[in-house]
Amino acid sequence: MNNHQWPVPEGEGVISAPPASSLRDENQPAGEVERLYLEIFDAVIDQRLRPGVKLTEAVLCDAFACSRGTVRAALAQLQHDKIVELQPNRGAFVAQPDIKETRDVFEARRMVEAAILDKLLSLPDLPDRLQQLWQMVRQERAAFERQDRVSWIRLSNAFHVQLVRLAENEVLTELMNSLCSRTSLIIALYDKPGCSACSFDEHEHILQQLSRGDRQAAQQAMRQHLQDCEERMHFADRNVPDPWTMFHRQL
Amino acid sequence: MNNHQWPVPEGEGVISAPPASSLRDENQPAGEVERLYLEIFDAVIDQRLRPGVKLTEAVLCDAFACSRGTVRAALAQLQHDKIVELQPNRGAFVAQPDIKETRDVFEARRMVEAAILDKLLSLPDLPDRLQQLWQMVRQERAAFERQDRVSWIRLSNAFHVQLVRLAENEVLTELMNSLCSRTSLIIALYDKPGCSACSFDEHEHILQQLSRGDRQAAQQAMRQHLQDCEERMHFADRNVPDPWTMFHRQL
DNA sequence: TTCCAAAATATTGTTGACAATTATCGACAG
DNA sequence: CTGTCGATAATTGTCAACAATATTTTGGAA
Repeated sequence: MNNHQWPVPEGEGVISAPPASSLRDENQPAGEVERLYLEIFDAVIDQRLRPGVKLTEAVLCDAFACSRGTVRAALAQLQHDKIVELQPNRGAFVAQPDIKETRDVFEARRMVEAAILDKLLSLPDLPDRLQQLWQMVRQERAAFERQDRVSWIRLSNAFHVQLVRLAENEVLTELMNSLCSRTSLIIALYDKPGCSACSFDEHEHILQQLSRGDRQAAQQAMRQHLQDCEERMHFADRNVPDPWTMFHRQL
Repeated sequence: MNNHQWPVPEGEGVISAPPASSLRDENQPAGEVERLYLEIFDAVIDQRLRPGVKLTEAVLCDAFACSRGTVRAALAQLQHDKIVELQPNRGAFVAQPDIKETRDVFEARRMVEAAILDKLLSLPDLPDRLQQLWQMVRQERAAFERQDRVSWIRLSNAFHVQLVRLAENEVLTELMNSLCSRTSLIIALYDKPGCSACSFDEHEHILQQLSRGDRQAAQQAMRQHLQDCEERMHFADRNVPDPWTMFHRQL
């Protein structure tokens, strides 16, 4: 399937020159598909959309007041992020990561997040930057105590993303975003509802070790935290989504 | 923009149940958009498509004999991978990573690839698995000596991807694929044409340290290799793409 | 009742057309 | 010669309709 020719400039090379620089206006609408993408992405992170749910194009069109073309573009991107699965001629479903993917995601997280702690400890003003994370852990605890599951899940993921964000590396930040969303799917599928998937105690412990500047202990705490989270998954009885609650925003 | 409701099952919950399991046929067409995606992805990796080139939808339709909807879906995915930039109402351009992105990509690669070496060294049959990489380095040298630039670039990227693939972690493999494609764009933009961006000598050196089982030395070699590659970039005079050669497959 | 086949329904894949926006070219004043 | 303005052309964003495929329902026989 590689037997074609890239188009050759017709005539005497009249194809337009590339743009001098990106002059994108950040305040602009930024595209309908991006909006849809983020909407569905957040719904999956928050576990309002559970794994296996069918995302019918017409329903999404109706819900977000846009055309099917927009929906299809957004779904294509979500598929590429492994958040939805696109089955030909059958439709889009919220992805259901299997055991292998679970292992891979957590292994990747252990590698990346431990490496990031290493970099964070080289920052001179790390204690200042950690302030917002202490704040975040307090919010986690509060959300947990008032049994606000959605806020708690969101904060639990946000903790890891914000920690990575301190490294001021957009590539790593986006990677962590992607890994957290996939982790959310995994937890939704395999975590016992009663169990706390990502405890704020452990987050607190990581922050303590970071504040002390103890590299070994901080990395060990992070690895253990992720390890514990992975081991809390039960693959025997997966949480099959309930057709009645599916598609129902449990705000 | 969050003030809508997820659709509620109408009537008495008649929305179809989720699929029991994925029964995707791997030999099937796998989608037109995936084909287009890979075609453009490879063209960027091989530097047949240079940064800044405008990807007109109609031209791509014509070139790959598909509809604009397909093209738009593929471009949306490529945008999300930071391989093309989609400017509203202006069109799609092959991305032009800036200095910040260059720093972030290489930093991420140093972290991830060093961490992966750590895991590889724990494999009992590592020497066996390294065989194919030795072979690959030989091919790199051969391609370089016969001045086959496209093959050489492709093999140079493939070395890193294959190395990661030994860890048998699909998440990390896909990540490395993405990072390599972005690196290709960076090299196309900022590397002096004469300089060798990714020398096979250094690849060989990494393999040597791995074979010896020297963790410290192997990681140091990898970090140094990526550091050297990054430092070879000159941001002063970027290689602005030539409108005449753009879009012309230099097979 | 249970099973199987076929029609009916619903959903996806694809195409084409039209509106909105942007880029290009030429005329013309400074 | 340079720069601005306006008309034309090209390109993108969006939508609606149709064909292809999958799912559900219906009907009938064992």
